[in-house]
Amino acid sequence: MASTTEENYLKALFNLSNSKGEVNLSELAHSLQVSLPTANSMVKSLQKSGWLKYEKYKPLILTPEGEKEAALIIRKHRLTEMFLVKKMGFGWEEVHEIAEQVEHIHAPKFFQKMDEMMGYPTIDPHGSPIPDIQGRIPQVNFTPLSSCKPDQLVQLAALTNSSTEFLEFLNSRKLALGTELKILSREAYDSSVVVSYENRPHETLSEKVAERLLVRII
Amino acid sequence: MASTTEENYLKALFNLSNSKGEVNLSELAHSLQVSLPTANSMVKSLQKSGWLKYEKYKPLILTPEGEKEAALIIRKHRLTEMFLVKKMGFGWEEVHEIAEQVEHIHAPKFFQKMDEMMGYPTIDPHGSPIPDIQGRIPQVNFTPLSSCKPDQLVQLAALTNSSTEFLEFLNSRKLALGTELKILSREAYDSSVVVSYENRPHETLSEKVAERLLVRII
DNA sequence: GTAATAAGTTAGACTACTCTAACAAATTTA
DNA sequence: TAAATTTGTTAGAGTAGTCTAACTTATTAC
Ligand SMILES: [Mn+2]
Ligand SMILES: [Mn+2]
Ligand SMILES: [Mn+2]
Ligand SMILES: [Mn+2]
Repeated sequence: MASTTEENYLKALFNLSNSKGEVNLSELAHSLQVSLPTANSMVKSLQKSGWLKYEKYKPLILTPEGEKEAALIIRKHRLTEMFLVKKMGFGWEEVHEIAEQVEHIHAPKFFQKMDEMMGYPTIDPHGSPIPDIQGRIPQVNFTPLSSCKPDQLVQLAALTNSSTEFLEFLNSRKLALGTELKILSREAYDSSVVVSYENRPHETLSEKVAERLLVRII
Repeated sequence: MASTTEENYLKALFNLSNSKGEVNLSELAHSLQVSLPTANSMVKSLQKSGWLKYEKYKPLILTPEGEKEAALIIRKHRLTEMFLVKKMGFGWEEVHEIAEQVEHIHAPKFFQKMDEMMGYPTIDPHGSPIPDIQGRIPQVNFTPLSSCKPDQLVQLAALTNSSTEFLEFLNSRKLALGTELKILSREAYDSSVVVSYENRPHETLSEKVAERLLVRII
C-alpha cells in the first residue's frame, strides 16, 4: 500500500502528465516543493514498487498500476471537495486544503457513502471530472473563454486553475460554474474579454482570467 | 504541531490514565502495539516537546498541555464517529476505524461544521462524552448494569468497551443506546443478569456483558 | 531477604523521507 | 561546435519512528 508521501507523488505525476505531456524530474520536484535529489530518490523507489517507469535522464512515465492508483486518489480528493461543498456548506475556495488530507484516508465505504449521498456526481466543485471507481476519467472537452468569439453565448463549465486566490476573484465577480456569459468583445491590445452576465452588463476579464475559464458553448 | 504518531501516543496516554489511573510504559507499549524500547524513546521525545512528564522508572503523566492536546484529538474522533452515524448512515460498529484516521486531520472548520450540522452533540455513538473545544470533558456518572438490583428500571446510556465484536453482539440482541431495560433477576451462580426490554421478555446477559453496559436509573 | 520475574533502559541497526554539496549529462545559446 | 545553462545523479548526512539483543532496575514470591 502506498504511503501518504507516495500517494502525493503519484498524484503529482498524474496531474503533470495530464497537463504537460512528458514529465521531468524538475517539474515533479517543483510541484511537490522538494529538492531534486529527494524527488530523484523517491522516483527510484516508486519504480521499485512498480508504479513508475524510470530510466536515467528519461521522462517519467506512470505504469498502468500507477495511473490507476493516482486516479483513485484523485477520485477521493474530488468526491471530498464536492461533499464539503454540497453537504457541508463550504465555499469552493475552502475545500482543496481539506481534501488534500482526506484523500489519504483508507476507508472505501466512507467515500462510497459520500458518493451515494450526492447522487454520484461526475464533476468536482471546480468542474474537474471525478474518476470512476475503476480509475477511468470521463473525458470532457471545454473551450477556454479566451478563444471564444464575440456574440457567442457560453456557460462556465470548469477551471484550469483552482487556487484560492483565483476562486476568491471569481467569487468577487459573482462568477460560478453554470453562469451564462455573452461575449461582447475581445480587446486586440491586451486580449482581455468583455462579457455580460446576470446583472452585469459590461465586465472585463483579463487574458489571464479568460484563459483559465473553460466554457461550454450554448 | 504533533505528528500523527505523537497524537496516537497522547491519545493512548490520556485514555489509559483515565481508565487505570497511573500509566506505565508496558501498558502504553501494549496499547499501541509497539515494543518497549519504541515506547521508551517516544516517551522521551514527548517529554522534550512538553506534552509529558517523564522520569526514569516513574509512571507517565501528561502535562496540562498534553492533556488538552489529547482531549482535542478525542474530540475530533468522537465528533467524527457521531457524524458518520447521524449524517452518513453508518452503524455504530463501523465508525471507530474511520475516526481513527479522520481524527488526525488538521482543519478546525471541518470539525466545526460537523458539530454544527449535528446540533452540538455531547456524546458519541457509544455514549462517551465529546470534549468541548477547550478540551474539557463533561463528567457523567453511570452505573454498570452488573451492579443494578432486580426490579430497577434503567436506560442504556454508554459502554465501557466499544469493540466491533461487542457492538455486533449488542446489535444481535437489539440493544441500543436509549433502550429501556427492566431488571428481572441476577443469577448468584454466574452473575448474569436477566432483563426484559421491548419485545424481549427474558434476555439473559452474561456478567462480562453486564459490566460493559452503563445505565442511567429511571 | 534472597531469588525469580517483570518492567524499563541502552546500544545499535534499519527504513522512509528529507536535505546540501559536488559533480555529470543533456540541452540551449551564441 | 564550443560555451553556458539547465537538468539529473551521487554521496553523505540528519530526523522520525521502528525493531532486537543485552543489560539494569524494580517488584513479587517464596
Ligand atoms: Mn483540489
Ligand atoms: Mn494529499
Ligand atoms: Mn472510537
Ligand atoms: Mn488515530
